[in-house]
Amino acid sequence: MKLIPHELGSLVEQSIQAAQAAGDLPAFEIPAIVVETPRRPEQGDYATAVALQLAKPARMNPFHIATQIANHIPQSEIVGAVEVAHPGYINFRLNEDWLRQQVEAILAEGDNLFQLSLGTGKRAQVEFVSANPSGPITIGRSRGGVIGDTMARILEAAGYDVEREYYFNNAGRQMRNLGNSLRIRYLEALGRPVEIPGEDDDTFYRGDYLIEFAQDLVREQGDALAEADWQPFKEYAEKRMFEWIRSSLSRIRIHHDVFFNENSLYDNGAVWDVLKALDERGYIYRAAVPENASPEEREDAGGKGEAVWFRSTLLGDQKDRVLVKSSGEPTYTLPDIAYHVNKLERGFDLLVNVLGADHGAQYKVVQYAVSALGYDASKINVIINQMVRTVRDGKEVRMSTRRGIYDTLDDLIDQTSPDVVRYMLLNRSPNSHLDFDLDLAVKQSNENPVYYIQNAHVRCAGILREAQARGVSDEGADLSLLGDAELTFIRKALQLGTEIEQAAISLEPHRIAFYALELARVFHPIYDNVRALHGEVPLETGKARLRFYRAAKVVFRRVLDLMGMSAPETM
RNA sequence: GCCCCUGUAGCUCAGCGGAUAGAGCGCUACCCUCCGGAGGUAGAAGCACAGGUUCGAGUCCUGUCAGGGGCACCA
Repeated sequence: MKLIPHELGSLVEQSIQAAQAAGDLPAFEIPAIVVETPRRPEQGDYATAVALQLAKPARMNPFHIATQIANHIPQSEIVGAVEVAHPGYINFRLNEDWLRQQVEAILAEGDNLFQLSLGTGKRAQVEFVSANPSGPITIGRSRGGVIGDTMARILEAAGYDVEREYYFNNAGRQMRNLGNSLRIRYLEALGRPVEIPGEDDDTFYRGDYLIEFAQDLVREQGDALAEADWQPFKEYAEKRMFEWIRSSLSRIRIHHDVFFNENSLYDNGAVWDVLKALDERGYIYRAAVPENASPEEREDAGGKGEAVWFRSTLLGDQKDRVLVKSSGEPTYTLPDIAYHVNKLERGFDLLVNVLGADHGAQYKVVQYAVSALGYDASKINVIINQMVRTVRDGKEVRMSTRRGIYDTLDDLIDQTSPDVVRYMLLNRSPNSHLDFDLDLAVKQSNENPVYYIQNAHVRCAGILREAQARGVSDEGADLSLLGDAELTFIRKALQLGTEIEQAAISLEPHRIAFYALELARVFHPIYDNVRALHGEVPLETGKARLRFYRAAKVVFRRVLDLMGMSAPETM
């Protein structure tokens, strides 16, 4: 379907050219024409302030420019009226007959409503969640999960071929700690003398789930592992943890296409290739302290061996970064660089990386490195989402996987529903801090917008069911019988395409959540007043209204699907 | 100390350099009991502060104040 702002923008552009050709407007370069929806109804359905922008280059009064543009607007089936308002706005009113016909257009598109061509033929990758399998998935991580998956859905709607990726690390110290922790729990479960580390030991994972894993392990293997080191325990814990994470994510309809193991970057030597490439370009040096270290840092460095440094300050970083520790072990940064090189080499047209605020600094180092290697760092787009604070009884609940205090996604879903979780975590700009009030989320009251939106779909489904039961068909309905109230909804529904486009371009999935609520706000009063099967409503009018509700149902279903939410037939 | 994010209605938050700043919840008053499990109408109430850029600033820039996060040879 057409995106109205584009159609109108194109008409304005043609109009300016025509006016220039006719000598009614002087020569100037035509800027990008922004057409938006004004707040107030008397300002039209769509408007542009382009004449105000042109006042300076055209050296003319903006009202006069607007008048000339309005005079030269070509004929179009979508335009009902063009008006000029002071100081120089051009306001458009849509053709109401055309609007009514859009009910059929919406029905024809169905589940693919506003499938755009923005990304047609292009491949996009969205990387999100990417939690290491050291603990259950928390609410904080889930935010990135919901943002990432919704972003992926929006990009798909925009026409991209989208791949969802999960990057993880199952090596390193934390996983060794996890294995060791399970080993201790295993020995405990066997009744062997073992000391449970105290609260101050942060190498020990305290979560109860390890006790459960240990019991399962005893059931499966008996005491066969009593003399084993941490390794088999790590492998077992990892396997169980991944199953858990994936099943939790699956409950809120999040699925990844690719699970990318950091280890593969060691196996194929990519990590060392990257290091070598950086070295060849003069970005690498060996030292105990960074080259630009202060005298204090030099003194503090006593005893440290030589590490391998990335001269990132050459690219604007605040300090150089260690890529390989003096122990010979790479830091997290080096494989992360190799990973992004790998992504870029895979030929995606668009890369989106959903990160928590605590990783916000990290991606900059990666960008410095990939641009040092000659790649286009701007291809890596990052959505940084701020922290989620979970609040219960008015107090913050601290989350720490290692200390065993956490709010898991599972807990939250159990207390609410997948749809509530998805909406609550989406309905906020990512760079806004989110207080997740567990008490409120648990409440199933009308404080919760999720039900309000879904109920719009339910109402449409309900009336169509009722119509079927009564044997009333809306086939071939005369849409000219639709009134102003229905037109209001159709206008709003037709904005969905622009919302998808904007959300895809600016990488702002939360826009859909806000739009959904606005759409429901427009819908409910109409449903209240516009009866389809009421005794006083003439049959033909009723049929047209049923047709309208059938289209409304399609719109709500599409919007809910974009957010990964269910579109229930009944409440 | 430095870097990033945020300060908009009582609360939780939208707001793309453009017209009289919007929702939800809560509050106040009223309507509906139906095609409906969570319905509707109306009302009070706000851009942290100070400069600047612009024809035009909640939006861009600088500073101040306040909150959160980050500044590891952790991931």
